[in-house]
Amino acid sequence: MSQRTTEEYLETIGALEERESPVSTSSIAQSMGLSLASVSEMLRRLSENGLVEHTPYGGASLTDEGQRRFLRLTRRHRLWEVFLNRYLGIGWEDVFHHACSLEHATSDPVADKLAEFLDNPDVCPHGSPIPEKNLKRPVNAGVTLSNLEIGQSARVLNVIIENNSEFLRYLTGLDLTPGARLKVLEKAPYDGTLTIEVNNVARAIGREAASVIMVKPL
Amino acid sequence: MSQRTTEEYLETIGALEERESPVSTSSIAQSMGLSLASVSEMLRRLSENGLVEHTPYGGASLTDEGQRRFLRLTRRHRLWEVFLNRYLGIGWEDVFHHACSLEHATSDPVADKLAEFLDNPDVCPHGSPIPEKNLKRPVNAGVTLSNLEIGQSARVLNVIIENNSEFLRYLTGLDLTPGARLKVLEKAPYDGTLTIEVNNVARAIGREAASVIMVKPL
DNA sequence: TTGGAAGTCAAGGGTATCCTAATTATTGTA
DNA sequence: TACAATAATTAGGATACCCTTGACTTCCAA
Repeated sequence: MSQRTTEEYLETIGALEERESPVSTSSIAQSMGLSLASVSEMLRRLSENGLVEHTPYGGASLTDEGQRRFLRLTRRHRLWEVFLNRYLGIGWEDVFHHACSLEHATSDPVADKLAEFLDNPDVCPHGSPIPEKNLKRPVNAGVTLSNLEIGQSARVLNVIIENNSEFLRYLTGLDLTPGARLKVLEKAPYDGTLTIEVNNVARAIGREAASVIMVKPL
Repeated sequence: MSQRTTEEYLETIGALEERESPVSTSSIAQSMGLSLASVSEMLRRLSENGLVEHTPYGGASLTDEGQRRFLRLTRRHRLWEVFLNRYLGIGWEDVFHHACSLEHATSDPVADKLAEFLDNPDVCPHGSPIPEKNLKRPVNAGVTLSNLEIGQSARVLNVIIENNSEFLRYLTGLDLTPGARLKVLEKAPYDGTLTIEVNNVARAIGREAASVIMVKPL
């Protein structure tokens, strides 16, 4: 198994596990754009290598070792995002894509020194937590924007869809970037569309979108 | 052909072409640790793709397109070396290795912004020229240290063996890093071992080593 | 001009990854 | 509770890259 392929699988499984655990074979296949058969076979191999817990017909989850490797990758990915954003001036909308390849090409010493150079940031440009060097799984505090009630105020913590430039650009247009303060003005009864106030401007945002924005109620 | 494999070949051929052009199949095979047969087959494919000029039994050289791709890789490699050295504090002895993987993972916008961030450096930590954005082949001014005559003074321009940490550490121990000033005190008749003065200290250096150090006579 | 070195080609393997198609397990529901 | 629909797995191929070995061709230098 190539290092690279293994890492792609670990990342996919790790990410999916945030919402579904164990992760089904088909979720992985869909997310990676591969056939069910390929994933099934690969899960067997990852399982043999001790990175994934796989019970046939029962889905997959990361072992401790798999988890560690996943968090190490996430750490690298987000550190690069910070670098690309802060020093190279690449927008938060685009950093994900560029960091994707860099993370696999980063040796341990480089990752450590990079963290130090960046002054050990604890969130990426999308506001998501950067795993610490000890590779403990960071907790994702906050609730989704779609869960707020009318009248509640909140601050945007992070946006969990980090790889969709177009969507992130849309959010930039709404001033809904990490750190932004908002207040819920209205909540449509049928589809849950929100009217919120950001920077004293009223804006509408659909429930789908609101459900991938994590906020901290104030 | 995978992108990565192609790039490895282009880099190897490009580097060898500095001293031997066209490059023989066996040089490539030896340098990459592959069999003659594999290289022979791969050259045919690279040739089909228009990256390499390959006449059977006549060796290989890069086409204009191959050259451009080679220089783009070299540019990325050396830009990363500068970053790793200057900002992450990784010694010139070790940057090569770390930059090797990064160069293949760098998108065009990142490379451009990185160059800008670094203030468009024109040499890497080993003193070798960084190809400019227009991808013209840089000229390697200077002569080898082994070519100097007794009594001549010079400044170290660059060391052309960049991937041998141990050797570079040895040079650091001799204070023979890019920019260092030296003077040839003696030249042994049989094997060409040099005695040179660096920082007012006399040091011996073999001809092999002296032939990979480029200097500019003063 | 000829023998050895260098290079090529062909055959036969090995590994890794992916596919489609066929098969088997699980599950929701009538 | 049985059986279709769905999910997952296995089987069988395809491709890409690399290897070795051995036969052969080309080149060069003594």
